[in-house]
Amino acid sequence: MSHEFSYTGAMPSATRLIAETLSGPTGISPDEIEKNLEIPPDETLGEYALPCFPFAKTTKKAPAAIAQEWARNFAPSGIVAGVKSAGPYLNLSVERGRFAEAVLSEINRQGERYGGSESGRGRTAIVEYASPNIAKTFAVHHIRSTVIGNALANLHAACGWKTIRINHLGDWGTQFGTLLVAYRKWGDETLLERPDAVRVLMDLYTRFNKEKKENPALENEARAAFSALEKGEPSAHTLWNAFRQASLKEFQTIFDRLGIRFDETKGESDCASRSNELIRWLQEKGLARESEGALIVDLSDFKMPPCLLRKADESSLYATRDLITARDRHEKYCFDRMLYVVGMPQELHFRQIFKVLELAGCGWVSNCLHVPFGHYQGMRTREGTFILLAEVLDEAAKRTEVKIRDALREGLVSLPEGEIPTAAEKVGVGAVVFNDLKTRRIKDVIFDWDDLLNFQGRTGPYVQYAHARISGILRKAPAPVRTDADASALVHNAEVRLLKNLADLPRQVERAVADAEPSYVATALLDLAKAFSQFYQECPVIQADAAVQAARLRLADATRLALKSGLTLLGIQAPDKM
RNA sequence: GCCCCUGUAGCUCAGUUGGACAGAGCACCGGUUUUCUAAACCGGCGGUCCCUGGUUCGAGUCCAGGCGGGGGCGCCA
Repeated sequence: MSHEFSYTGAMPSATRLIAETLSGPTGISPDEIEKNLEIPPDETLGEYALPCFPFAKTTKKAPAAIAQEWARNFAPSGIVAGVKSAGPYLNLSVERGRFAEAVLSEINRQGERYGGSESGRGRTAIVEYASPNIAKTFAVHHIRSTVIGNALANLHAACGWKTIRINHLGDWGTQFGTLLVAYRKWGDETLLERPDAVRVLMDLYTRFNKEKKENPALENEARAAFSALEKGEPSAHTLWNAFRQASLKEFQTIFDRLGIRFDETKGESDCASRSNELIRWLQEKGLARESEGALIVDLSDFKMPPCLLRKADESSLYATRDLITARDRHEKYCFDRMLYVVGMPQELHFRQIFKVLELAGCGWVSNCLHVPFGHYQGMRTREGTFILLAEVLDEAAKRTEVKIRDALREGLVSLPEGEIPTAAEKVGVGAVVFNDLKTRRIKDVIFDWDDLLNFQGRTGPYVQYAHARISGILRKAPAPVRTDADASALVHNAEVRLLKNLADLPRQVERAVADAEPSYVATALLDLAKAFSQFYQECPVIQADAAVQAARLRLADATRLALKSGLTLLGIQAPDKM
């Protein structure tokens, strides 16, 4: 994946202006300069820095000599107040007023959509995520695919991509043979009417697997039941459909709570009937062959185990169905990118099916991308069952409500009784969602109640809190925000730091899309919230003189918009009071 | 055995194409509120960046080989 930065906005961004200003005296293109522009480790060095290493080759001079020469030749101009060489670096300080105006006007232009771009315009992205298995409860670890996928879909959409969100249910396979046999042995019709139907179904499934150890013949019974289901046996199909409906109902309550929606909710069952068609296609390409009674694609030339297409009893497999689905989607959407937000353990599966499609001549498979993520560790209870996501969200909201009531009692916030549960839900759920997005997705997540429900430091509530504080300022301000307020009063170090963080958000959004990595945005929001908190501490807004007040109100409001935009991209709500 | 991921402070992590003395949060110690929400801010403590070689002017970052942790490997998904 390449990082592509696009600047199609009406007004050039602040870093663009800097790059253009530096371009003349250095003879380097603005694109090249902007790409290399970085933030020095120490603020006293300047606001931005240009490392001169990359230019050593073309100019055939030492980086330090280049920096010195450029520093000598540069006269302050426009947004750049001065430059200074420091070894191989060209450090530059901005003309603070112009810099502030450049950053703020861009935010004022985009409003709550700040951070987005047009870089994906005209392209279509499919994001497959969540994809729970039916007849299984929605446990805490299922949140990973769900929120990572949702954030990635949001991020693509914000960058102009046409985005298709797909929930690909695990609703087909031998496991449903298992469930059918278990239900017929130990279940009854009233079961499916119960509110906890899904949990009971899962218990049946677990019981079956336990008894299987004593009675291995059950295994074949389950396979036969699935085979019958796939061949269309009516009673099996009716039952299966009832399992499916009960599961979907339960999933929907979770999705509603997380603010997740899909353009398509289909399942593996949707395409199962067409496995013969797929197999014929692969046979025509000379890719499929019989092996030990099953039909496979041999991948030994690529150091992979074979891809199984059909079992000896003729029923389909996971790979068969994913191959059919991929072709369907390409035909239907002609996507430019398809992301499979599926856990790391399935890495081999995707390598296999991508290879099969490649061998079959589907060039578009190079646009398919497995987006893996690490697993939850330690979320089983002592009884060996999984912790439900709903329990975690409930607990988070409950603890948040306690904190809000504390703040209320201390007179820190005024919130009508009726709005307390709503705010608590937004913050509690936000904490859980943010916790899942704040580190690189490939990292395993250690499930720890204390960690998850600690809302101090680098957490979702920290970001939401900054947003709520700004809302508080705006409520109490004597005058409404003026987007035409003179920004030249914004010269305080804390203000410049905040502006730099604001200017960085679009770049991080772009990177997040390029690398399918939402954590870049989470990190940018944490840094932005931090910069705001420092500003809040050091720079009074309402107490300030009229000109400064107007400028700071504009800055605060821009920060609010950026925080709201960023949180929304991550699928998190931003309450005005908390 | 083979393949994939991972290894940075007591814990959890960040570290953009290799580049300025390796950063943050939590925990621990101390400070800040007659002022816009103390879910905050400031300071202190704390590191052979798993090990060994190599490439480079320069390696936490790239390459090779080890070691530790997680996951995967034909009729489950």
